[in-house]
Amino acid sequence: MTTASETPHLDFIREIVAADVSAGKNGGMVVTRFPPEPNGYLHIGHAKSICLNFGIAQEHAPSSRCHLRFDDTNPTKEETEYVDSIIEDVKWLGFDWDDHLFYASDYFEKLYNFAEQLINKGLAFVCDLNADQMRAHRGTLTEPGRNSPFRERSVSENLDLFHDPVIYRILHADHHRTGSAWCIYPMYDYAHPLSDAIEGITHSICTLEFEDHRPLYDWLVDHIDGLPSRPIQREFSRLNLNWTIMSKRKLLRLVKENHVSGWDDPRMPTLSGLRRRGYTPESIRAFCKGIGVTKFNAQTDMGVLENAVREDLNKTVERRMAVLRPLKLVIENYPEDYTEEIEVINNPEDPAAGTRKLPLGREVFVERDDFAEVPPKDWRRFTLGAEVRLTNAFCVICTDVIKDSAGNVIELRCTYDETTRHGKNPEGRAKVKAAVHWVSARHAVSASVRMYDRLFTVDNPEAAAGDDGDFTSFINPKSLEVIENAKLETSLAGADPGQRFQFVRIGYFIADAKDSLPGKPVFNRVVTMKDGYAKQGK
RNA sequence: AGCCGCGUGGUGUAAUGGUAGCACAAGAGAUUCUGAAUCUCUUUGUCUAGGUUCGAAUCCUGGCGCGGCUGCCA
Repeated sequence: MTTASETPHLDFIREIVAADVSAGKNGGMVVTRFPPEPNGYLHIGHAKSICLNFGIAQEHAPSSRCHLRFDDTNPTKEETEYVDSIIEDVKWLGFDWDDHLFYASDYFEKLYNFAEQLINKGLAFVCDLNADQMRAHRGTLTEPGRNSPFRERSVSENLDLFHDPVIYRILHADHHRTGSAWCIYPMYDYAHPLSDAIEGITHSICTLEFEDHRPLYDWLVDHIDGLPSRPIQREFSRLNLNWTIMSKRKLLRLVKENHVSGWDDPRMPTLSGLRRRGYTPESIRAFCKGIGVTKFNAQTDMGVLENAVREDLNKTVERRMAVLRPLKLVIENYPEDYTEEIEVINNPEDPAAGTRKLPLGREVFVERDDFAEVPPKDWRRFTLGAEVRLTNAFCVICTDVIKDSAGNVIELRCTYDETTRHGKNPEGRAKVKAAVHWVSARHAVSASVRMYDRLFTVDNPEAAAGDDGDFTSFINPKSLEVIENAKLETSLAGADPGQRFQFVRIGYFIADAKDSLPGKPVFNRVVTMKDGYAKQGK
């Protein structure tokens, strides 16, 4: 049942598409395209565009489709490695182009013929001006610009607007697909609208910076004969996420200068980085849906992305216990050399996830941060004489604190209350305020855990660097902290690469797909838990 | 001081001439074997000055602010 309040809101692009469909334009068909240039890896900003273009096509199925087209008109920048990564990333995000995979370079011959058509019509000409001369003729902010002396005639009403935009340039460079077949290559402004038209695109959706190019887009699709469709271009604002950067050129620099381990470094905003970090395609799609589509130059908070993955993982992922910074806790009234197995729920949000057995012995590890010798106000965790519940087990009272000669706390002693097993709290007994996670010392497996944090120390690195500053000076030196000897519950040793968990009370983690070995997983922190306590402290 | 586009709580995003709503963030409480999740409540907004109108976030004009454009990049 759909009520009025559940009617999904249409963004302005979808409104235009819907209006065109109901007006019967293009025979009711909707054909969009996602047109990356294969000169870098896809990032979260591209995800916005992918979700928009493929999403619109899905919403108008079956009389619709979305093409994946590589905009490979500049052989000096483009590589097959990027093509492969882009294909992988779009698939991973959950979209399918069926057999509509295209390359602008497939159209070089057609585009060349179109250019001849323009020349024959007197709408285009070959210009011998060099770059500087051409710049001079183009005009300035205050002057209108002059015709090239090589343009022997004036034809179109649009020429005043465009000052003879370049549509081809000479480039003696090998192309990743066409090799040395061409020494002239079409410019984006020429190739894009015509590629759209060749493919029968109906709605060519791009970002705001192309808005100024729209008259040229229209001019071209109106002046070439024999085009199968008359696409329209509409523009929306690209994604800006704070605490990171979205410029492909700058991301490339991070990789080339080894500020990160590669395009798929889990701190990168690339789709391959987010994937390795542990983000799910579902969470990224939900994020893209949530941020909307407008022409407003927005700055989206990283917290919105983080919230999206928490929301997804909270519902879908099994819980495990892991102690990152271990402190030994000895349960003095617990029998020595005894192990019991506790049956625990895998995911309280999903009964279908079932249960597992958790071993428990006399000595356990607890989180160092969960003990305070001098507790702050409202402290609910370990401190001398206070009672705390060991999650899934029983309540204990800390009876003794053991220190080394330097005064560091090296061990805690406690006694447990048998009547509080399995979450029981006998009648009349004061309720324990907190439950903390733990791992049985004898059964714990050691692992290294990578704690990722924001890549930059400022919320807008590019703005902070300014025009002549260097954004790399704002790289967060603490964006990666590796914990080598975290203590994990036994079952985690068998985690599959790519498997995600919630480490209770700590955050969401994924067994790294590259560095995990059989029986020896390495974990990446996807995102922390929300921490209401830490917030209080601020 | 050209052209194009955009201005709604802290951040985003709705309201398409008729009750300014939603999400995230923030705050208070309830609940809790995760200081999570969940639930309830709360704070905060139409850039500005005029105009049109019974009525303006919405339409018009000026101002201010922000972004884009001045590659033989895309």
